[in-house]
Amino acid sequence: MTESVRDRSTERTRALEEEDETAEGETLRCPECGGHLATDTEHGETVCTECGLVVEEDEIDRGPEWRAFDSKEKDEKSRVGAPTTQMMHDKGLSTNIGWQDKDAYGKTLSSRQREKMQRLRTWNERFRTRDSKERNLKQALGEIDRMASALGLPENVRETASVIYRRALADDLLPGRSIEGVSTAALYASARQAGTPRSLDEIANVSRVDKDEIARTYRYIVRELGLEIKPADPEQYVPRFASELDLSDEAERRARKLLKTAKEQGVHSGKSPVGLAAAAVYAAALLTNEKVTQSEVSEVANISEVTIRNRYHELLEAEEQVQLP
DNA sequence: ATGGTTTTTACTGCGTC
DNA sequence: GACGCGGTAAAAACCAT
Repeated sequence: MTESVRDRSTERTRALEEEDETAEGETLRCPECGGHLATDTEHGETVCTECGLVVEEDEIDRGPEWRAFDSKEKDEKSRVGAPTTQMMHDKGLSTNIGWQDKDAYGKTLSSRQREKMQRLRTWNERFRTRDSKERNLKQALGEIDRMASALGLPENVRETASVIYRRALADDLLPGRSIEGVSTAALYASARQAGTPRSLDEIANVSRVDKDEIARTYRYIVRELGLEIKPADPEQYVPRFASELDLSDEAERRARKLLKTAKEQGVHSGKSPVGLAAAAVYAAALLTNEKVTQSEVSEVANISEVTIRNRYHELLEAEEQVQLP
């Protein structure tokens, strides 16, 4: 942004001014001839005004690389750094080549020139869209990071999410979809892939996009990118729920076991994995005599108590079936 | 759009502290 | 009487077709 560079250069000059003031007072003198020293920002040197001895060299010159002789020129020559805000994709900074085949005076270009301009336009457009994609990516990655840390997802999940996002970007899946939406979907997908799934609701809570859109984009990118994502395994939710409820390892183990036998019995198909996990955790707590209420479990799992009841009955039944024969 | 399935909502009754 | 739990019916959400 314009400010950042300007600010720094004015800061610099202010600092130099102060330095000069102190120099007057405590006599920064040339070691050769005893003359006055002056700092030359232009070339990053400290020079003696009398004999021209260069005292310090190769200081970093943070000032602009151009010289301005009046304020108008300063404005014209002032350069800007990379934009630090990603809100707009190009902030109107990128170059545009006019579509009319006229030169600066309005004269029509020769056919040779026209051809050249056409090529330039093509390339300019290519670079510009690449640029915009990079900015786009930057924002998306920031967003992914924000959501991931809000959900306590580890590093590798973020990595996978950004890989997915990059692929989506490369495959031109973005047009018509929001950056937010796609980054959220990417995160959701990667969390599932990594075996640390978060429910759609949890994801939706930290995203700026609503659930429906996340689900839609998620389905879309999974299909388009051919991602292989198995339905979430209920067991994957167990550790999280268990720790949020301060349950023992023993209870956690039993919850896992319940889910395993349930799976063998085929009780679980079609049921929501989260519900099953919640029920298993609840049942396990019961079996290990740890006090957890249904409402507490429903709270951490975001599942209704009714569902927990239904599921955990089924779980216990399945368990019995296995015990008997 | 439709129909079947699952989940949620809302309400009620029972037992316990 | 509040709380935890269980059950039910109807509504809502979800999913495949």
